[in-house]
Parts: sequence; C-alpha cells; structure tokens
Amino acid sequence: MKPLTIRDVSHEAGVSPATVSRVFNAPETVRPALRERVQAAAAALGYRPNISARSLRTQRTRALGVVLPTLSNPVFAECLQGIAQAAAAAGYSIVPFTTDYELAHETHAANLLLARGVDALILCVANAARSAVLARLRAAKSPYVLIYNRHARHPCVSVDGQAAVTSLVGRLHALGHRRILMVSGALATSDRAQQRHQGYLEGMAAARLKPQLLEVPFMEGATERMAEYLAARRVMPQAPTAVVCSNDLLAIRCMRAAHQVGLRVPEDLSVAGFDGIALGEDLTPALSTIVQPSTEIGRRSVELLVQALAGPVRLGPAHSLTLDLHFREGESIAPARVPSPGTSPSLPRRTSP
Amino acid sequence: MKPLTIRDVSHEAGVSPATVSRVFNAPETVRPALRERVQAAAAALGYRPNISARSLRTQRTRALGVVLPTLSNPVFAECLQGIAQAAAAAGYSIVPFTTDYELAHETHAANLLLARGVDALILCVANAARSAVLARLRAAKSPYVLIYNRHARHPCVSVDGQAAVTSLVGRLHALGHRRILMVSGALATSDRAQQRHQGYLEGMAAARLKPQLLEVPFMEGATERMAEYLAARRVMPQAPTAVVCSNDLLAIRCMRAAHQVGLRVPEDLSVAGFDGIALGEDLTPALSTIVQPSTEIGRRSVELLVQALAGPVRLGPAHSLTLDLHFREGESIAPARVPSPGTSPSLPRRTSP
DNA sequence: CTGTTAGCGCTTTCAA
DNA sequence: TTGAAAGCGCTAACAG
Repeated sequence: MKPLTIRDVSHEAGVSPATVSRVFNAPETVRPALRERVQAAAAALGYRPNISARSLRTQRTRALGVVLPTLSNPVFAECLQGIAQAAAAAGYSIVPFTTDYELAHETHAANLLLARGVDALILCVANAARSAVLARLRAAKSPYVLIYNRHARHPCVSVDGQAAVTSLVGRLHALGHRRILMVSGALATSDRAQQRHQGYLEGMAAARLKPQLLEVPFMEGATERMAEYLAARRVMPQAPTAVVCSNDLLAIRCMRAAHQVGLRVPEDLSVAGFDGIALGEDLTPALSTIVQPSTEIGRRSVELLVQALAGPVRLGPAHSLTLDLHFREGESIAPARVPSPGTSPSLPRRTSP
Repeated sequence: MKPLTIRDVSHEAGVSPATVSRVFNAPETVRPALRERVQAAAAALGYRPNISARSLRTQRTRALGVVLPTLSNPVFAECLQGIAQAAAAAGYSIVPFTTDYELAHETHAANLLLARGVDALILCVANAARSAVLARLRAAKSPYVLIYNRHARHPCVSVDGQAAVTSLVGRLHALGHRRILMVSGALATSDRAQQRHQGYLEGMAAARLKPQLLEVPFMEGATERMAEYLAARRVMPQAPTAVVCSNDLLAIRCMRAAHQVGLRVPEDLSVAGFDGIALGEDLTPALSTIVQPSTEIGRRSVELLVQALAGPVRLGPAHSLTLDLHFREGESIAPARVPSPGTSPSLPRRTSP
C-alpha cells in the first residue's frame, strides 16, 4: 500500500485531478454532485493530500516556528502548550526550538526554521532591543511575533511586568515592609528581568525605600547564594523582611534558602514570585505571585500570526498586545512584624551554621 | 529579493543544477575545486535549499512527530527538551502534539502528523496495550517508538517503574514503616500508573503488609481528596505513616494535604514521589523520589529513530531500551517513629477498614 | 566526475 | 463548472 496521490482519487471518481484539488481547497466551486462523489472516493481510498507537494506549489507550509529559551521553566512549557493548541485549532503545526538562553542559538534556530520554510515565527528572545535575529527576520520578510518581550518597534504579545512589580512593592509596603530585597537572575540575560527590576526600583522610590538587589546565577547555586546572603544579614538591622523574586523558580529557591538559615516564610520573611506557574499553588506555603497568562500569550500570538497570514496586512508593532497580569494571593507573604522598640525586629534563633 | 533556487546558484557557479545538489547532499562526489566554487556561489547568494521541494522529491521530511500527554507536567516538558536537542543535533526538526490524556487526541495527532509526512513518530500513549494509534502506525508502516510506555510488542524507551516502586516500598519498610499508602491518579488513565501500582503491591506483599490505594483525580481536587483521606484516619490505628505517590506532582500535593491536616513531613508522614522533576530538589522538604532520566529518554528515542531511518533495519520490539532509574534522597522521608509497645513491628496490623 | 532529463504530487492559469 | 497543461525546486538515474 503505497501513498495515494490525487490521481488515484481522480481516477476512482472519474474526474480530473484539478477537480479533486478543488474539492479539497475550494469545495464551493465544485457542483455538489461531483463534490460528493469525489469526497466519497477520497474517503474510500483513505487519501490524504501530500503536504510537501502542496507546500512546494503554494509556497506555504502551514507551519509555525517557535523559539523559546527553555522548556524547563514551566512558564514556557505552558506557553508552548497554548501555542500548540491554538495552532492545531487553526490547522497549523508547530516546530519548536529552544535556545537555553544562548544568544547564538536564537539566530541558529531562526535560520533553521526559515530554511524549513515555516510561514511565520513566534519567539522569545533574551533581549528584544539587541537581538540579531530580528534584523534577520525583517530581511527575510518573514512574519513574526515576539512573546514576553516588549519592544516598540516589534509586534509583541506581552505583559507589563514593570508596573506589576511596582504595585507589588506597594503592596508589601502597605503590609509594613520597609526592607524589601529583590532577587534576580543575571539582569544582562533577560530584558524581562530588567523590566521587573525597573518596576521594583520605581516601587521602592515611590515608597521612599532603599533598594537592594541580589543577582544570582539562575541555573545553579541560586539557593546557596541566597542562603548565604540571608544568613549574613540575619541579625543585622538591614535584614530584609520581604523578597521580591524575579520569577517563581527563584522564589521557590528563595523559600528554601530562607528555611535553611532558619527563617520562616512568611512569618520571618515574605517571599513573592513572578510568573504564576501552576505548581506554585501546590506548595506549602503556597506562593504569592504575579500571574502571567502564559497559555493565553501563546494562544494570542498564534491568532495574530494566523490572521496576518490570511489577510494582506503586514504584522507590525501596531498589532502588539498587552495582556492582563494579576496578583495571586498565596501564603508566602504576611504583614511585617512590628519592630520592637530599640532593637532589631526579630531575634535570631540560631547563629552561625 | 525572491527565494533563490538551485538554478540561480548553478548559474552563478557556472555548473549544472545537479552539481549544486551534489555539493549539498554528497560533497565528496564533487571535485574539490568545483565544490568550493559552488559553495562560494551559494554563500555569496545566501542560498538555502527549499525543504518542501526536497521532501517532495525524496519522500522524506527530516521531521519527527512527537505525541505527548501534556507539557504541564515537567516530566514531559523535560523529555521534549531532550527530544528537541537530539533532533536538532541530528538535523531533524520536530512537530509536537499534546493529547491532554484524551484517547481520541492520540489518534487525531498521529493522523495529522502522518499527513504532514513526518518520517517517524515518538509517542507516549495512555495505554500501550489498547491504543488505537499503534495499529494505525503499523498499517502506515511508519517508524515509531513509544516512550515511558512499556510493551513487549512495540519498540519502547522506558524504565522499570514497577521494580523501582517495589524497592521503594522495601526501603520504607526498612525504615520501620508498616502502614504505607499508595496515592495514584486514575489507574485506568495510564499504564505507567498501573505498573507503579503493581510494583507497590509486590513490595507490600513481600513485606507482608496490607496495601491501601487512594485513587484521586489527577488534575483538580487531588489535594482536597488527600487531605480528607488523611484527616479521616488522622488518629486511627490504620493511619498511614508513609505515602508512595505515583508521580511527583501528586507527591507535592500530598505534602500540602498533610500540612493542611496538621501532619508534618517527614516527622509524622513520609512522602515519596516518582519522576524526579527538577523542582523537587528545591522544595522544602526536598522531595524524595525515584528519578526517571526524562531528558535521556527523549534523546535515546530520537537516536533510535534516526538510526533506523538511516539504515535498512525496521525498528521493532527488539530495539527497546530500558534505562536506569535511581532513587534520589530528599528530605520527605524519615524513619517511622517507634510503634507503641505491644505491637510486633514486622507483622501487619489486623484492623478492618 | 559532471550534465541532461524526468518527474515527486499538487495547484492554478487558461480554455472549453 | 470542469479539464488540460505547466510548472513549484529539487534529486536521482542515466549518459557522457
């Protein structure tokens, strides 16, 4: 049983190949009687149009390329799931690549995808402002949309992380926190981390508080670094009472670090995250975090592209979407304890390890 | 600037299209001087072979279809990452689909993938023994490999979860636990869950202990159901002192459930998982779990297929791989507290449910 | 070793 | 409304 061609069907139905093609691509242009005959024949034989031949002829593959930093972070896994669903619904398939946050991989992935002939690209890059990929895409005139990234000169589906963090800082301030630390992965690695940090700075400025930033390696050793930091300040007046983490994965590690140095969350230390990964709700304490609609970001980016591919409009920055963020109340944040007069607010229960 | 063809390059280099093709597909068959001239011309023009045309001609797409239950479970996300890496390394691209554990989606996904003309499929199905997809693949003579699933009549890349759980039960037994509960998602949904349960039963039998199974909805309400169960037995003699969870996501929820009903992990209740998701190490307490090499499962499945596609060998059950599992010591398991005097520690308690 | 030639399976003018 | 014919860009015989 070798692959069936359009000829087999045309033969079976007693029509020309062209008619079979029409039945599949523009059924309304074929007289109903014939159309049904063809459909019956195709069904009987189990015929499936050959995508490569179609692509070669039409110059479109009905495939979308997807470039993401990693799938180890549930944020991107969830997003990819949204992309996959929406693409399937629209009759597109997807071809994903991951970059592991390596700049060179971004370009490489995009090139491979372009060579594959995908109709459009969805990508999340390290830094939208200085990404080599984007120029490449412009040159190739390939439709694309950035996700999570925000940039005035590109079509983006994103959220206003900066404002959200600012308001989170406000929330912590309102709970009585005065020494609020921000923990982030390497700022240089991600424009989103930079934006969140910017939001933190603004929030702190608005509250007239002194900002503190702890940059940690994102992948390895983050917990150790945070534990060390917290331990060193354990008994000092500048010990933070709350930590804003640049993402949920860091927040989870931060809670562990706190525990390691004998700080209870949230009694001794409030911890907030950013991303809203599903797992956060199952932790104890449940993570308080700013929730990104990752699935929807994926979905909307697909819709934008599919729409653009259908019509004559060229996708541009004007089509950018900013989706809503919301704060999810968990159990990892509590009001700051009232400082006891004349002494440091909390007494250490343990000294050096 | 419209897409370049092989003719443009052949023209530029002053050779025939066939030679250009050879330079790209079998460089060693072209005399070095010519080869370099062609390569220079191609590079100068920025030529990229058109994949659709090549696929049409060769009947191979150099693409692998991937069918997974979901990406919300980090196990599969990690695995997909392994697949993506290995595929990229071998010059293949991947086209993933998720089924959300719905049987109908499995068939649907496979059909779409087959229609897309992928060269081979990697899939994880709900139940390898009664999956409609597999017959379909056989019929289509499409190479495929199952991952995570184990079945004597199919090529599989998997682990022996059953034995691992048996030995886990032994480990708990050795720690003094006598009332060991198993928590699982719907057994009917997944052959892996069934195998793990089987391993549990064997372990319990070997230790002469009475098995208890709690089946919970995997997606929603699992925590509540577990909390309820634990609360009901909170002070009763048959209260479990250890829980073996069918996967890490459940184990995490189990720890939360325990906490909700006032049980400390691991002091009052030991909790073990299965999967070894990376996040488990960052929890407090860190999850003790059986680690599956998910990335490697992905990698190896790709290698198997790529190898089979290269040679003349038809992939069969004989090529199945069983990868090693290992236990990761976390902090969620502790020795059982000494039972109250008057009870023999090595004998099962004879209490009716 | 290189060129010529003939399609792969499909869509799409153009005629009928 | 339907059919005939001409390729889309590439590779694989087959000659030379």
